Amino acid sequence: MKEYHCKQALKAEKNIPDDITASEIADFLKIFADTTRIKILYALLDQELCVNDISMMLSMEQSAISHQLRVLRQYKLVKVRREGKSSYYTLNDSHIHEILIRGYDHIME
Amino acid sequence: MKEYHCKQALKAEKNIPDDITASEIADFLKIFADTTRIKILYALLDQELCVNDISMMLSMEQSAISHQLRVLRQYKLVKVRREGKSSYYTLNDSHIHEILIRGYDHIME
DNA sequence: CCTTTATATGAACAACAATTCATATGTTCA
DNA sequence: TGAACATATGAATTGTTGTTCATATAAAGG
Repeated sequence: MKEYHCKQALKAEKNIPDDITASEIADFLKIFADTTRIKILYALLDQELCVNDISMMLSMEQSAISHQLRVLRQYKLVKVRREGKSSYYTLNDSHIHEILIRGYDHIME
Repeated sequence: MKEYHCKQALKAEKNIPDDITASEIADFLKIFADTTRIKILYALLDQELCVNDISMMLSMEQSAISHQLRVLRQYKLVKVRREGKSSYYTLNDSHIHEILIRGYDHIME
């Protein structure tokens, strides 16, 4: 059996998350790792919006927006309220804002 | 020209980042949105490691690790030190640790 | 020098994810 | 009830990304 080159590798091993945990982290961050979803989330920071209005302000097809909102819904980042013909989306959680700001800060340094 | 359905859409518009900014944020978060890179970053949290040892502890081919380290290098998340035949990688920045922990926390709630 | 060891990299392939198109569901109002 | 509108969703398509394979570069030791 092969050996590590350096002894500190034995310590490092212990910090590595198992496959399931690593996937959970990666999958969670993957939600934010898309231009369209980033824009949608920023649009929802201060107020609820209906699908039509999001579609208009991003100049994207309603279908594309609905698909992305579904992803955000699945991961519980947004919640929906139905009223008449429209669906109104809002952010679900204050963590989201924080994470977005931090990603932004790092880039702007 | 079409109109928004709801007046708050006019406010929401202003929060949306432009294409370039949105891509920067998305691209930055995309680095963390991969199981292999997550594992590598966690392995590097407390000590430097050479490519061989990372490859061994993740049970992945050296080539795959080198490719991912290149991505991490390009985005300045890790830095390299060459010594003899080996390359030793370390984290470049304390933001990284924080971001990883936050991603983790959110999931564990 | 020539071999071995360590790492890097280009190209090909496979898996995945985002958008579009077509259509379905559901609501309002005439 | 039927037309118009708002949203949701499945299938097909296209673009992107991670891994592998083969090979290149580079250092050390015999």
